Formats: sequence, C-alpha cells, structure tokens
Amino acid sequence: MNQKPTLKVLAEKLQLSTSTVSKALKDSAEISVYTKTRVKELAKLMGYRPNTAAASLRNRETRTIAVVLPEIVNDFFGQVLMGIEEEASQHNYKIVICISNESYIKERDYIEMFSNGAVDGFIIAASMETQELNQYEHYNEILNSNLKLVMFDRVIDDLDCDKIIVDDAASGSRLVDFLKKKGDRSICVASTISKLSVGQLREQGIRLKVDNCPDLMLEYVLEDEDDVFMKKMEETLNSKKTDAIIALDQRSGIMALNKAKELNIKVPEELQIICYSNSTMAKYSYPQLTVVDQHSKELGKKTFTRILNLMKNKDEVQVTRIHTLKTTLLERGTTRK
Amino acid sequence: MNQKPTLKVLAEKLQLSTSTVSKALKDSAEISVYTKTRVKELAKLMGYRPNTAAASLRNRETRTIAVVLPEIVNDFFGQVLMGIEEEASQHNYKIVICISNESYIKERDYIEMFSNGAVDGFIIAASMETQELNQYEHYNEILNSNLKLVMFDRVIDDLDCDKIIVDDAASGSRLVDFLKKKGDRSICVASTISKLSVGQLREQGIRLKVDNCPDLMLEYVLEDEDDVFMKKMEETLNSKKTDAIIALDQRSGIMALNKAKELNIKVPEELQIICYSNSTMAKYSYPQLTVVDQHSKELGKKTFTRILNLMKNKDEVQVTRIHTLKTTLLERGTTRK
DNA sequence: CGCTTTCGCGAAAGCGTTTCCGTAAAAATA
DNA sequence: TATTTTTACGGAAACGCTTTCGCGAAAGCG
Repeated sequence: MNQKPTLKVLAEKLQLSTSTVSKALKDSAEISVYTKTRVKELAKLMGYRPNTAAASLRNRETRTIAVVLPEIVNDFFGQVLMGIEEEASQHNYKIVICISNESYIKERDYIEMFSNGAVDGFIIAASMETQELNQYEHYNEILNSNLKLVMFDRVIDDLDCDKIIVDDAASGSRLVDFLKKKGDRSICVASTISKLSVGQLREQGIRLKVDNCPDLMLEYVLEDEDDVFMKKMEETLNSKKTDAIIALDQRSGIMALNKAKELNIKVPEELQIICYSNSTMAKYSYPQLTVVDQHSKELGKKTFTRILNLMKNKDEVQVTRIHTLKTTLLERGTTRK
Repeated sequence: MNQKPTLKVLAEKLQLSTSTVSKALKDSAEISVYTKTRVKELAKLMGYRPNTAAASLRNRETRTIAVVLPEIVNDFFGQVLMGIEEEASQHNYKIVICISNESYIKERDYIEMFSNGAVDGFIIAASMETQELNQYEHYNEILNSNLKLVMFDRVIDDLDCDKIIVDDAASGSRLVDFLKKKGDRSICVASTISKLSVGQLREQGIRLKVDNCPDLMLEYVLEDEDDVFMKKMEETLNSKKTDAIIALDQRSGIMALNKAKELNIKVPEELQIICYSNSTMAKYSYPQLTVVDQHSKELGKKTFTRILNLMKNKDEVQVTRIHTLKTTLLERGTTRK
C-alpha cells in the first residue's frame, strides 16, 4: 500500500522545489553537493522511482523497443531474443514482444499498434507470409514516423533500413567445399524454408559452388510439410546415391537424420548431414548434428546495439546499413573427422 | 515525417475543444452523433493515435504486463509466452519480457525495475536460484505496490498470490499406473530439475504411487549436468533391470532415449520412456517420445486471463487463488500400444 | 569598494490525455 | 409563457516529470 512518492512529496519533505529535486537526482551541476546528497538519501529511503509514463511524455522517448518475431518456440529466435534482451536491459531499455506467427496481417497490426509513440523503435524479422507476398508498405509507417527500424535475419531486400544478417550465401558455398574435401559427390539440399529469404540465399550459395564443380551433383528435397518431406527424403535416400545432406533449417535437419536412421543408413559413415541453426534439438540428437552456428545471441546483441546507435545519433548519417555476421561450422557427430 | 496529430490539432481543425474530441473518440453519450462522426472521420483520415504515455500518466495504468521467465530458449516457456502474448494482444495489452536466466539477482532486479509504475502487473515463473534459496521477499515489492502478480508453473508455495500450475504430483502417480498396466515393474525416475518445485512434485507423485504398489521398484538418475547424467543413466540401463523411464523434463528425456539407443536397447519394446513437456525436441526425436502434455499455451492464456481479471475487479475478493490445469499423456513412439 | 561573474535554487510552462464541472441553448414540462 | 430538464459542448485542472529562464546572494575581480 506504500504509495509511490513523487518528486513533489520529496520536495515538500526537504523544503525544496520539485525542479531542484529533479536536477539533484540527475546529478545536475546546478545543484550543490550538499543538496544532492540530501535529496538522494531521502529518495533512496522512500524508494522513489521516477514515473516512466511522465518521463516518456515529457521526453518524447519511451526507452522501449518492440521486437517482432515470426515465432518464439524456435531456438534461433529465442537465442536472438536473449541477446536483444540482455543488451537492452543493460542499457535500461524495455523490450515488448510481438509474435507475428508467420502472419502478414499480425505483423502489420503490431506495427500499427506500436507506431503511435508506444515505442522508440522496432526490431523485426519478417514473417514468412510477408516474405512470400513481398509486401512491405507497412514498414513505411515506421520509417515515416521517424521511429527506428532494424531488421535481422529475415530482411526485406528492397527496404531501405538497417539490417543485420548472416553470410547465408557464402556459408552455403563453404559447406559444399567442406563436403567436397571429405570426398562427397552427390549432395542433397533439404529445406522446409524455401519461401524465406534466408533459405533461398543458402540454396543459391550452394548451387553457385556446385555449378563450379563439374564433379559434384545436386539433389533437392524442398517441402514444408513434415510428412511430404519425409516421403521425398525416403525416395532420395533409397536411391543410394546421396553422399551428404545440407539441411537449411533445423526441422529438415532432424527429419533427414531420423529418416536415415529409419532406413538404417549409417551416419556419418555412409551419409553426412550438416544442418543450419545451432539448436537444442541438434545438440541432443543422436548422433549430435553438425551445424552451422549463426551465433544467434551475438546477432541479437548486435541488432540491439545497432538500433541503440540509431537512437543516440539521431541525425548522423549511417554508413553501413547492412551488417553481415560470419557463421561458423560446428563439426559434431553427423560429419566425418 | 508525418508528425503525429494530437487531440489538440484535431480540435483546432474541427473548431472543437480537445475535451469534446476526446469524448467523441470514446463514444461518450455527451456528444452528438453528428460531432462524433465528424471527429472520427478526421481522426482516421489523419491517422490519429492516442499517445500512450499521456494516457498512462493520466489513467494510472499502463496496459502493460511484465513477464519474467527463467529462460526463453525452452519450448515450454516459449509456448506459455505464446499463450500469454496472444491473449494480451487480444485485450490490447502489451507484454514486456524479462529473462532471469535462472538467476535470483536478475529476477529481483527486474522486479525492482518494473515496480515503479512501468507495468500494471507481473507474470512470473521463479528462477531456479530463487527456488533453491527459497528467497521471495522481492515479490513483496510487487504486492506492496498494489501491482498484480500471478505466478505459473514454478511457484513459491509460501507466497500469497495467484498461481496457475499443472497437476504435477497427480500426473506423476498416473504415469506409474500407466506403466504398471503395461507390465513394467522397475521404473527409473530421470531428472535434471530436482531443484525445482515442479520436479519435486512430480517425483513425489511417482513415489507415492510406487510406495503403494509392493511389486513396483524405483530407481533414480537425478543429475543436472549432461555428462554426469549420461554416465549414471548408462550404469542404470546396463543393470538390465529397468523397464521404464519417467523423465521429469525434456532434457533428461531425450538424453535417456539417446543413451538407450547407444546401448542398443530397443525402445519401446525393452524400455519405455515417458517424458515431461511436449517439446519440439520430443516431437522430432526418433522414435517420437511419449510425453506429458502440459498444454502450455493454454496455461499461458489462463495465466493472462487471471491477471486480467485481477486488474478488472480491483477490489473483488479472490476465491480460488490457485488454479490447477490437468495434464494429459500423449502416447507416441517410446511407449507400447 | 563597486562591478561582474558564478552559484544554487525556484517558478512555471508544457508534454497529451482524461474528466469534473459549468453553462448556454434546446427541449420538455407545467 | 415560465420553469425545469436535457443536450452538447468548452474550460480547466491534473497526472509526474523536465527544462528554460530568472533572480538573489555569494564569490571573484580590479
């Protein structure tokens, strides 16, 4: 029932004005050391906490960022969110989360909902539907309101905003190199995310490299429905030609592994599997999946740092608007030594 | 660059007062239908959005709930969060997330950070450290500030607040019954969460039932470190006595399954495994793990509904402060038909 | 000692809403 | 027609904070 003290009651108790109290708490040079300590002591004693709404109203900033994620039951986005949140709380920022559930409409509604000054900026990974439709006018509401916007991972190419991504295409090429060195010739690309920019980029990187290696062959299992995927994967593996699988997402990776086990194919001896996203699922699979580590938490931190900078240097011209993080291969049980 | 219109500019354009405009937008009975439509049309045209900070300041409510989670890269908490978020957005509430990372200090800091009127209430699942130390004075800061508090899953028994939990103990007993009917005699309880209230409750439920069945036997593998767990599990399984494993959390479940595969034990023919938490990992394991479904998303929704009610009926006396949800067994590949 | 500068603080405005209250004009009632 | 009630709106204060401005007193200066 402790009613929160305001500047006013502090001022009254100390026989000072609210402005003096306010300045004292902010360590203003205008105020004497004596007064400052008096004020701070009482403030601590009474548990004074500045009213956020009032400060927001006055300062025209909320110290809040809206983070719009396609899904949350997903280790990648979870890890990114951890990074964002960790960095945010360190800088005294709040994070409100919005889960678009891969829906364009929900994403748009969230943006509209928070574009009224409820937040200072947005961190967004586009929903699958948004990427499929390639509709991105709703992002303009953000930019037109001079709110900050940083996209990560699932970005919109045509949109002029800051982006933090990973080297999807390049990493795809590197994976092919890696497998080639191990002696693999026939590589199967498995994916449930062909609709996503990141899926397409990874695919492109792989294809580019394979096209330059006449001795390599490429197969595809691109299906987003689990059972269809499993069936196609079975056909592919039954042909007995596939040396390795590059799975562009965690789900396809684990499904490929499961199918291989079902067909009694020895992994990694007869079949190597590499999978995108360093997920818990991949860590606890048997054998442990070799994965492309996107350093997701780091990615989240970088993303927040970027939007923080945008907010600090409000006017300063931004140089690099696109930042690419390098992924690394985590060699584990589904690839040979 | 579209500067957001305020009530004032709407009022000026319409030759009305701000109070009239405000009332018109809220469909006040004081205002004529004619004026209302005029106001609403212009508001829509100019894209008027009420300033949240100003409204919060004036109304003394933020329409924001802080959700404090021990971790976020965890399907259970992810699903609960989905439920909370879905319900919240439907009621025009915002969710700010706080990740305690199983740390008592972080949890306490978050509570302090948001107890200043930044949010209207808290939804919390206690961190592991908090449960271990059994320190919960920091929750009193919430209650003393007449902010609302609802705990879920990992609750503090001694704390007088609303709680939404699942029937952990009862479900444990039911699992024993289930296994007994299948002819199992020697049951192994596996857990990496013995420090948590939920882990202890599940264990108690199991033990209670086994104690009442003279023909049943109980073994334990309770270790939170992966490698130690795996070693103990290996010893246990090598003894060749274990008929079934009840894993109290997803990690122990998947590790048990992996160890069984490693030792060439046929699952479910020679060993049945049941695992708590309907996680993605369990769904994509091979074979699919039979799990106790906690209906986590529903749990999240219920939790939010509860705190919503607390906020609506500010004074009304609460009857049931503890709500228990019933879990169900999802029979899949690691148990016999 | 007279002047300027610095120091320490207070007054007040304003951020955008909401709401209580007041009040003309219109409508209803007597 | 005279009075009361209703209708439809405006004025103004308040929410708690920040910040500009002003000003008296102390300190520094020549």
